[in-house]
Amino acid sequence: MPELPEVETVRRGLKKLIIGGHIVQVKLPYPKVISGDSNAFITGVMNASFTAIDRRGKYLLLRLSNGHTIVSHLRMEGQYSVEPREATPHKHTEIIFELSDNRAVFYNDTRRFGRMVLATTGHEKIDVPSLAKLGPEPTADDLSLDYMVTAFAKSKKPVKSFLLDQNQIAGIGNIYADEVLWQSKIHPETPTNSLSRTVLAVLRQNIIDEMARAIKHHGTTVHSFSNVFGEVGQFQNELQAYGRVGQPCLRCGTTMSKIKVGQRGTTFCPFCQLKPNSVI
DNA sequence: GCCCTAACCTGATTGC
DNA sequence: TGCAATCAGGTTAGGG
Repeated sequence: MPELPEVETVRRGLKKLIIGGHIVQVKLPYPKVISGDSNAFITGVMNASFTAIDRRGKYLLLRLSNGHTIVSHLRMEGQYSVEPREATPHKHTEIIFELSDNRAVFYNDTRRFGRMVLATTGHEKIDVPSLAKLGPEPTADDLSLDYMVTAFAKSKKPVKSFLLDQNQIAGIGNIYADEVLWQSKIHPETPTNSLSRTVLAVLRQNIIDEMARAIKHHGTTVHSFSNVFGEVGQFQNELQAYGRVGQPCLRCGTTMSKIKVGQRGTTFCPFCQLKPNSVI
């Protein structure tokens, strides 16, 4: 499931492959992938070239030469690939951008959750309101400790749910939420506003470090994630909490437990991830 | 405004 | 073996 490191990996791959690519035809086997008017989408991208690939949170921003931006969210299993133009679409290919150099950009999505929408470059936050609400990127420059102290004090939600809220911090998903909470020795059901500044400082550093490490390893492949070159990520080999239910905690040896927090499967160590009021 | 839940969707897994 | 139920999860809409 693409979280920020996986989306960043896709962005870097697309940047290498499709910048300068000129769209001469669009095929839309699954129109629902487009939010809004699919005919207007096709008209809006035709005869334009890809000029840049940006990212905000888990959103990809595919910049076009005609002043438009394709805002693309991969959700659970969305994937891009670049194929020969005559390649046969896959069972789950939802949109194909045919390029003038006899290649084609395929967007495939097994679970059909991903969506894309056409925005006016520079007005993305107006055209796609969810972009405007996104919290800071999980980097040292954007995610300050002061911001975290202020934001976390406003919510009583379980901290796991809070971390998954893209309006608070952009880019964290289920895998990395479990990882950073384990690293920070915080129980996932701890009320967000009960975390001290000291604990938040540890959590902040773990979030920043974990995201950077995952990007370096080209993301995590748990189900089907691969980059535009068809290569899987490597970070699943580095995971310390997610997916380790029933196995011994790598820190204390206690059997890892699994619970539901806000509808999300959550793996944690019941011994070293203490409930509220924990002190590090 | 905050929080929780259902819905979206399909492949893999589990249970009978 | 085969079918049905359950699970996985990011985001949004709707209800309390």
